[in-house]
Amino acid sequence: MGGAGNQERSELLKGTLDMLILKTLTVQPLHGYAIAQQIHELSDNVLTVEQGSLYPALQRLQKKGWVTSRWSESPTGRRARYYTITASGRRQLGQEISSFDRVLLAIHRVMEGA
Amino acid sequence: MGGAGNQERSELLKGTLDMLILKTLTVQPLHGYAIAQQIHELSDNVLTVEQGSLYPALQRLQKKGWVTSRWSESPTGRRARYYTITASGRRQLGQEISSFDRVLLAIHRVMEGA
DNA sequence: CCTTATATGTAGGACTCCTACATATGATAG
DNA sequence: CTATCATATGTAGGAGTCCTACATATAAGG
Repeated sequence: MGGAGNQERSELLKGTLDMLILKTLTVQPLHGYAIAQQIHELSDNVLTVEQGSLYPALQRLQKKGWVTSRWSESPTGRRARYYTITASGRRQLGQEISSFDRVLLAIHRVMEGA
Repeated sequence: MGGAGNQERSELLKGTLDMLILKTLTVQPLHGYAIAQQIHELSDNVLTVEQGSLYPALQRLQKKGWVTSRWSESPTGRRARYYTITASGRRQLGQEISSFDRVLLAIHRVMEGA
């Protein structure tokens, strides 16, 4: 990612990275670098996925069968590993969204003093 | 907490525990066990703070000067360590809430495909 | 030719959370 | 009286995720 220094850390909301990645892949297969760009841009530059988080995460997702990958060529003419979400991955995404919403509502209740 | 097994893990939203604890202390000083009960009940039993997360978290908060503590007696007549939020802790809470909201909005944008 | 953007990956460490254990007391059931 | 449960605090050890920093490689542009 270009220079710009200190965006918000997604560290605040750990455990959401897999969900974000899977979501970007529901539209079309993408390579890692493009996934990170998508998340950065869609979030208005608030979320930055570091390489050291991105590639291990993709390996994790593939290991769990939620994505598959193949080497291909990016629009820039460089080799790139394209990831495709699987049916299992879509189910997982659905569950993560439910869980996320549930916990979010719960946190909201605590923060509002119920 | 009584037997009941598998509530939602706050692991999904790591880094929010400090915020939740500080929030419960804005109303009145509480001891650790009561803080966990508050979070559990206010969240409609969705969030469960385990002992192994609770007490280290309280030590962390105290180390950072966001809470102070003193031994006292709980309503049940047992000794308990009561925690009070400091001015610095209230500032910290405000910042964590801002950050949380900002990241949440960003995640929402990504999940909606913007 | 040098720098920048694109592109993938690993190594090592920090941090937070979890499970499991250890300890102690007041209340309640048998 | 004694066993168990709820209350109450704490530690030890480990799993998992994320970060910083490094290593590598190529295409494009100045």
